[in-house]
Amino acid sequence: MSIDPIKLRQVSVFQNASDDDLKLIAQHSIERSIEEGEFFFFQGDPAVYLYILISGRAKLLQTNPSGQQVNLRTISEWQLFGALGAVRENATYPATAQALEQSTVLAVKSDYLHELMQTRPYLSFDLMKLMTTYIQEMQERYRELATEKVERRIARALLRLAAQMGTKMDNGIELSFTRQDLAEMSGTTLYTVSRVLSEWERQGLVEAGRERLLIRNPHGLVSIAEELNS
Amino acid sequence: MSIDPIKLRQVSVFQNASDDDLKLIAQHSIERSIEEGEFFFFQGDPAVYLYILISGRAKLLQTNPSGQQVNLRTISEWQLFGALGAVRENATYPATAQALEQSTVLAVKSDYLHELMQTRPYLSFDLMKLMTTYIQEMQERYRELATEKVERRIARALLRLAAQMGTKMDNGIELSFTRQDLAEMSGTTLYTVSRVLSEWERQGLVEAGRERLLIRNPHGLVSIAEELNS
DNA sequence: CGAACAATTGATCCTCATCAAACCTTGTGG
DNA sequence: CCACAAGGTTTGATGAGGATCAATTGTTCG
Repeated sequence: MSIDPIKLRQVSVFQNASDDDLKLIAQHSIERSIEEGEFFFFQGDPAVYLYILISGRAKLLQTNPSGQQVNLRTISEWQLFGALGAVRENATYPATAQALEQSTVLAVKSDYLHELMQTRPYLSFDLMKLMTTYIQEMQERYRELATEKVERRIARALLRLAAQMGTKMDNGIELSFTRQDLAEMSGTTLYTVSRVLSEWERQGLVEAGRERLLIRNPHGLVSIAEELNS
Repeated sequence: MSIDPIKLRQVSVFQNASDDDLKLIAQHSIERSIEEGEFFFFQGDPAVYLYILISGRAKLLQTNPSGQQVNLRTISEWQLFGALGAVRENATYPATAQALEQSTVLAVKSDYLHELMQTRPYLSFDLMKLMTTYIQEMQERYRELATEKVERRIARALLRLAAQMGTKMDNGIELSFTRQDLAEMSGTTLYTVSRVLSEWERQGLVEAGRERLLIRNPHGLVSIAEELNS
């Protein structure tokens, strides 16, 4: 245990934890370092550990039988993932987790958190809150995918990304990912993403580069995302 | 309170509740009867009550700004819905709930369940389990929508329905819903559903009628749903 | 019987996926 | 420091898969 337990309070699920509890959790966790592109776990693996991302970036994804990927969620620092195993016995991960950059995580035995939750109602509660936000987000994205056109979905994906991991510059919001990533997030192909971004660049909404994107006019994106027409 | 509290144990979230707790819950609930097509609540309403469906059928849906509907979930007897408010303060329902038939529900004040959960760890736990199944199902459906072709999505929607609310006949599994319903469940249009079902009928997989469908060959559907090709 | 609603089917069109080829950017090693 | 390889990106051409529109045909129920 080399991490300062107090830092764990940044994890939303632990926000109401006592210092002692944080220390306990830290003591029962292992630090693990992972290279870019490597996997934390695969869909179907037994959910023995849950992870807290300490540094780096990761994504949760699903693969269909023929290998196509779907991006479920991007994980940034101090977010928790793979927590399902703490709730259900003998659970398996319902998705695959992959590092987008070289990252370090804290791995906590699902069993241990499960046990802890028995006597810490606040823990179950905060975990439930987190789950409700997932449910809501997934429902929203599902509806988007079912009813909205690509351009709008890409706009929304960008806005979500900007809110979650964008770094504010003086001339806009900077993001870092590939066209492929964005395609997987909005349920389309990298070609379509590229075309749409090019068009937006022509309109001065964004500035595109290799593995980066600058949102010059967030408000413009919002209006694409929300516009009633079409 | 006119319902037998013990019956509440059929609700998955209450499976581990004591008889006394069930009685408490029943005492704090109101029975409400709703006609076909009426609404229990709308997306955006304050989530004051959570509901337990006692009889009938209902669906959870979302509507996009231009009025298109998406079916998130079908609710059958003894299932709980609208439970989000018990977890988050001042929450609003993230979806709309509509009765598919004339139905009766038990309405429980979210606050009350929230309070009860503070001292009943098993309750939070079982509710969390339920939430994890939603998350998984939504993730799965999201991936389906993003990567699978319509025919397969319709097959899956049918299989899910069959598992959840199909009535077994000697010559197959009987379901009852409109093409529109099925379209909203699989993210397509009633026209496409109609075409696909007609084709399947030609192949002897199903037997279609007005607001009903008989699955003659479930295994055939499974193979459409799982087939690797395409 | 007629009205209302569900379902079918054909014709058409549009959005996007797919394939192919070229182009850019970045980092590496000679 | 340049050349080259690898991987990301762009753009055009093409076509398929479904959505949409329109017209017709069931089915149910008052």
